[in-house]
Amino acid sequence: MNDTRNQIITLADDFIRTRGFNAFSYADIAAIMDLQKPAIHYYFPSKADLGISVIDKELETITRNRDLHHNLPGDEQLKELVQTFFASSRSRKICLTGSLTPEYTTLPQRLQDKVQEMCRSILDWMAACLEKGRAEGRFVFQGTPQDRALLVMSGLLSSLLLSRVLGEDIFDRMIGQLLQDINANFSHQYKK
Amino acid sequence: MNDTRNQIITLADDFIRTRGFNAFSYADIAAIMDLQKPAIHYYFPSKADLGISVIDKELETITRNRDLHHNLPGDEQLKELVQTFFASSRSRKICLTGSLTPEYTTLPQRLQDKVQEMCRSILDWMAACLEKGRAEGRFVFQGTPQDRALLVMSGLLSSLLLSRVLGEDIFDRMIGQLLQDINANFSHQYKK
DNA sequence: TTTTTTACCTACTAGTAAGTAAGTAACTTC
DNA sequence: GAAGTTACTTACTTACTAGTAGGTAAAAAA
Repeated sequence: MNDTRNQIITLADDFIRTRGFNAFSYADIAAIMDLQKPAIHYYFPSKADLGISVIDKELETITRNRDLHHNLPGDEQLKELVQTFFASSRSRKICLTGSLTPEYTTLPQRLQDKVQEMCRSILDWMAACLEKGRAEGRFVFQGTPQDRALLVMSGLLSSLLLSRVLGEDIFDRMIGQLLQDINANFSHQYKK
Repeated sequence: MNDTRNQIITLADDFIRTRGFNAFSYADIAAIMDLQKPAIHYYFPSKADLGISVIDKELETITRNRDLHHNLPGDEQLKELVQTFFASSRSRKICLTGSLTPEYTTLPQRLQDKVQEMCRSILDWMAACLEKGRAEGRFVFQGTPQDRALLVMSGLLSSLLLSRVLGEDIFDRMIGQLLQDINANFSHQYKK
C-alpha cells in the first residue's frame, strides 16, 4: 500500500540493528531513498514515531509467526526463532532488544513504553513456547517457564552482541550451550 | 595523583553505563565538573581516548579483583562478581560490555579493539573461575568452561539491560536461574 | 631569576542533529 | 472544472557535536 512509508521503516529497522537508535539520522535514510529529509518527517513527525513504528512492525511479525507456528511442538517453534537469530548473526545485525535496551534511558518516554511492551511480548511468547515444550517432554528445565524465558532471551540477545565483536563462531557455541541447558538435543541442527 | 583526569574518567564511565558512549558529550562532563570543554580535550584529545581510558580502568579493576580473590574457591569468586552486578542493577547502570557492544560498529577502530580486549579478558577470567569451581566440585556443568563463560557473561549482561526496563526483580530471577544451571546452590545468598 | 610546563581559559570552526514553515506538482473527489 | 488531498520540495531555525587555535596565570624546573 504505502511503499515509501514501509521502506522508511525497513531502513530505520536496519539502522537500529546495525548502529543503534541514537546513531542514525533522518538524513541517513533520506540519502539512501533519494528523498529530502522533510519527506521522512512527513511520514514520521518525530524520531520517536519512527522508532515506535519499527517496534510495531516487529510486534506484528512476532504475532504472525506465533500464529503461523502455534501447532508446532515447543522445541520446533524455538528452532524457528533460533534460525532468525542465526540469519541476524550472519548479517552482523543485533536484535531490537539488544539495541534499544542499552539506550533505554536516552529514549523518549513513548518509545521507552514501546520497548517495554516489546520485551514483555517476546518473553511471553518464549515462556509459552518453553511451557509447551516441557509439557510435550521435549524440554527439561528447572523453575518457571517465565524465568527460563529470561535466560533464553538473554542468550539469544547476547550471542548477537558478542559474535559481532568476537567472531561468528561465538553464536554457535552460545546457542549450543543454551539449548543443552533445556535439554533440547538438536544443538547443531538449527541451521537446517 | 591526577585528580581531574580520574574524575573525568569516572564521570565518563558513569555516562557510558547509564546513557551509552554516543549519548554523552564533553560538554556534559565539563558542566558537572565546572570546567570548560577544552579542559577535557586537554586530558583526552579525542573521545576515543577517553573511551579507551575508561576501559583500561575497568581492566585494572578486573585484574586487581582477580589477584585479590585468586585463592578463593571458584564459586565464591563468582559470588563476588555477582555482587558487583547486583550493585550495578540497583543503581540502574548497565555494564560496559552491555553498553559498548551494541554501539560497536559506530565506535572508532581503536575503541573497537579495546572493547574486544575487554570482552576477551572478562571471558578468560570467568572461564578460569568456572574451571576452578568445577575442579573443586562446586560447579556442575556440561561443555567447556569457555563456552559456559559465554552464557554466564550473557546472563549477567542481560540481567542489567532487562531489569532496567522490566523492574529490579528481573535481576534476582535471572541470576537464580543462571546459578542453578551451574549447580551453584547459593542461589539467593549472593546479596549478603 | 629566567624558562618551561601544567592546567586550564575564551573564542572559534565545521559539521550534524531534529524539526518547521511554506510552497508545489500531481492526483482525487465532488 | 473547482477544491481538497497526497506526497513531496526548498529553505530555514535552533541546538548541539567533536575538535582546534591561541592565550594565560600559576607552579615547577633550570
